[in-house]
Amino acid sequence: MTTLSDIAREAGVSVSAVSRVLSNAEGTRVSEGTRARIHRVAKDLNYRPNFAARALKFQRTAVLACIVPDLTNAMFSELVRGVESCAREHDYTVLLSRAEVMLELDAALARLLGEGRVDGVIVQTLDATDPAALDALSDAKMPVVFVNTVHPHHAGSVILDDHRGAATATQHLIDLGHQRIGFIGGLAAAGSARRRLEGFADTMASVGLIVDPEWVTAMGYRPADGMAALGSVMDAGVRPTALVIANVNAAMGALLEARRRGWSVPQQLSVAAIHDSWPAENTWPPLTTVKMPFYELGREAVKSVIARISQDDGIDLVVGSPAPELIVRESSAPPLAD
Amino acid sequence: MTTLSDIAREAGVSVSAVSRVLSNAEGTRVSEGTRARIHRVAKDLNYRPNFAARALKFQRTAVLACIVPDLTNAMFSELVRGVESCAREHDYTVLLSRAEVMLELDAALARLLGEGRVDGVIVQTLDATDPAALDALSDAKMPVVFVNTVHPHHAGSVILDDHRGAATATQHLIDLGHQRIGFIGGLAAAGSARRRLEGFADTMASVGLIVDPEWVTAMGYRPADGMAALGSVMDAGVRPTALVIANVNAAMGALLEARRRGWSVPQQLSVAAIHDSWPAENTWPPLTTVKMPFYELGREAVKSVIARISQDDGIDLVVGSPAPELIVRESSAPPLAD
DNA sequence: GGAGTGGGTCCGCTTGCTTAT
DNA sequence: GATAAGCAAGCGGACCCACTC
Repeated sequence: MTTLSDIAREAGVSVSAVSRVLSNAEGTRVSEGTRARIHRVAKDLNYRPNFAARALKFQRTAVLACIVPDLTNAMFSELVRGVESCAREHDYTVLLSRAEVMLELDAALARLLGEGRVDGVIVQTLDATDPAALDALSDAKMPVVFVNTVHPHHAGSVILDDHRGAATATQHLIDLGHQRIGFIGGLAAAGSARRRLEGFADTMASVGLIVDPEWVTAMGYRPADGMAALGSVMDAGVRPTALVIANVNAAMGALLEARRRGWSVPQQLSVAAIHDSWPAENTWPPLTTVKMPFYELGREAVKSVIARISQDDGIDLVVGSPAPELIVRESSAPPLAD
Repeated sequence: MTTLSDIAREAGVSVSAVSRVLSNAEGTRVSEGTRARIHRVAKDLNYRPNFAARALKFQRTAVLACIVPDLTNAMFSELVRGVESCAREHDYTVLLSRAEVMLELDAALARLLGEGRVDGVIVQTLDATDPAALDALSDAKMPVVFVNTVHPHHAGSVILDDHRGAATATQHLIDLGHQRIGFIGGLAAAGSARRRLEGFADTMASVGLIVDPEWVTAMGYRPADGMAALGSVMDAGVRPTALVIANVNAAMGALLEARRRGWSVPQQLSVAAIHDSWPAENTWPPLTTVKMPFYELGREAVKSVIARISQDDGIDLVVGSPAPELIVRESSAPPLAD
């Protein structure tokens, strides 16, 4: 490793001169010759400022951590892309981390923030996480921003317009002519799941459609949850002709289960899912989805942590733009005439 | 932030006493009372050793970077899981990073290793990457290990037994009674793609089956590549009755294209893919796959970097155990009688 | 007196050496 | 001569404050 003093020795100048030249400090008075020589030697020796030394000096790492429960999830990777792009613009580096359960989150926060490895953290919790559990790790002053979770005693959340996303999906099915529409939702503990359910229910109510409680489930977002939910809904006395599914992964499971049970989509059952991701294009039939602005969510999350880092106050924010976008594929169609 | 001197002041002892007690240095002679007091104060003040200071002192971060081209890819997340588990066992932390193209990889390596942010790097390159391009960033002594790519002038690669994986998939289709079997492969530049093709070809040859060149493609591993490849193969004069597809994502695209063209799988066309991932269970029909030991690959990669870090010599290694595992789902079946 | 330099301190932590019982 | 503790240097970099023409 090359250090400033290596360069200083080689160039025959003092360490402070090298430091000033290479960090381009303002008001630096160094002759052109010396400056050029320092630059040349630095280049020859392939100098790179030592990260630890800078971090120690500045008490600042210019690193942001982004913790997600599951990297496999294509939605999260949109989020991560947004985080990375915005972080780069603000000269931050992103450290990605995985924390599947609360315990891991707690430990990760302690290590990352407590040991000064990062300046701020963006946390996407599992949908199943009880917000109250976050209290334990919520020094309200910590530069932590939660994504898609509003934290009771911690201002600083960035969430999607779940209500509108669900409404968009629901309206699409209504526009196709469906009247018996069901909702396959996430676990009731999650705020985002509640908001989506409300978006569905409000839209149905606004056009005077009745929702049979048998058509509504709250089992979760995994494919297996979607399979179970579909079974439950389709065993109802009167079957729905269409379903809003609150998550694309659950929708994939539901499609598979529909196949297994011999229900053809979209002829006998239309499906519209919230969230888009590449696997949605590759299911059979390809899924109609409502694409939520995860990329922008990631960007806003970064702005929010940075604000917290510099001013240590946070705000809660709903990312409403771009609006949830309906992507019509082949899993939704008008209902068969009765 | 709490520092050692905060604790020292509070406990009325010297900084060095605190350091020795908290780091549990051997041969430390500190009275029980002092020791207890230091521990209590440290706990009260919620002390955590500063990462930057330690890194600066030790010239060592205990962090390993893992660079992948695409986090969405479910296969990589198996790899990452393996990396994390093994890293944890060796008291390393993992920093995940994304680098889609060579330029980014180069920059990432410079930042991570050059600035001393990490002690070693595990790189999973894109399948499309030309190994020769890696030369540029290959100080052969750098603590870098490549996964699934053998690097010409850089011993230190960990790869899968691609030949055997392809052979397993091929043999499965042969066992079902297929004779006209095609191969949808990855880009020819990638060594792993070549090894899989050889595994396919060798297995076919070993049972005396002929491979029509029209049944073999090398378009890549994305779903769109699989769609194009399926079209090309099924336009052949004599059509195959089964396909080995070198990657599960390409297989998803191929399944979709088969649907679109009205070829029913597995009745008219059997499909077996290399690699397993959760979306493979949720396609229609669910995909028959050969699960490759990505988790173990990740673990071996960690052992390999650690060896490089401490001894700075590397070895090339094939992870052959557990063996590629055939997972029979519904996309493969005996051929229709002619 | 301003242009061009170098010296020295500190960031938090570890550790060999010293000092005081 | 043990035992218990403190001093101080130094990891690499930044920057304030000299100092010299």
